[in-house]
Amino acid sequence: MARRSHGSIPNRFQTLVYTAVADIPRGRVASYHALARHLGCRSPQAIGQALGRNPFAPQVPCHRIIRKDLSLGGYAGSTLNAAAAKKRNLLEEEGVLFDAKNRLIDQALIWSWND
DNA sequence: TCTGTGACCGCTG
DNA sequence: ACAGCGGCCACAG
Repeated sequence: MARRSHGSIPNRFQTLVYTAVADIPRGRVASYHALARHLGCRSPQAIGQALGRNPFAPQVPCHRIIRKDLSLGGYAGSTLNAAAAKKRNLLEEEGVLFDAKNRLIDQALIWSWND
């Protein structure tokens, strides 16, 4: 049985996450940790799971969320390198560059929500 | 670097 | 409704 078979209607928590992510301007990034705090959630991994099930694929820029340690993190429900490469590509199109170790180069691009 | 533990939400049974 | 498990993480040891 496919776990994510039918179009999974977004729940409240997910809507919250997607709304917040949509606030991140183009060319900026934020961390799972910061987003979790912004939402009052103490488990950044819950954020990751919500984004991994993102039904609004390109609309909600989930690729703009990276790890607190400035590494890319996973993408499209996967932590595989291929997925990360895709994420990196999307970010580089916005001018957000990463080094060979998948680390964010310009730390000044980190966005925060001011809560 | 790696492993374990914490935290927490969504899916499935 | 409830329990178990996995998951785009974080942090300590």
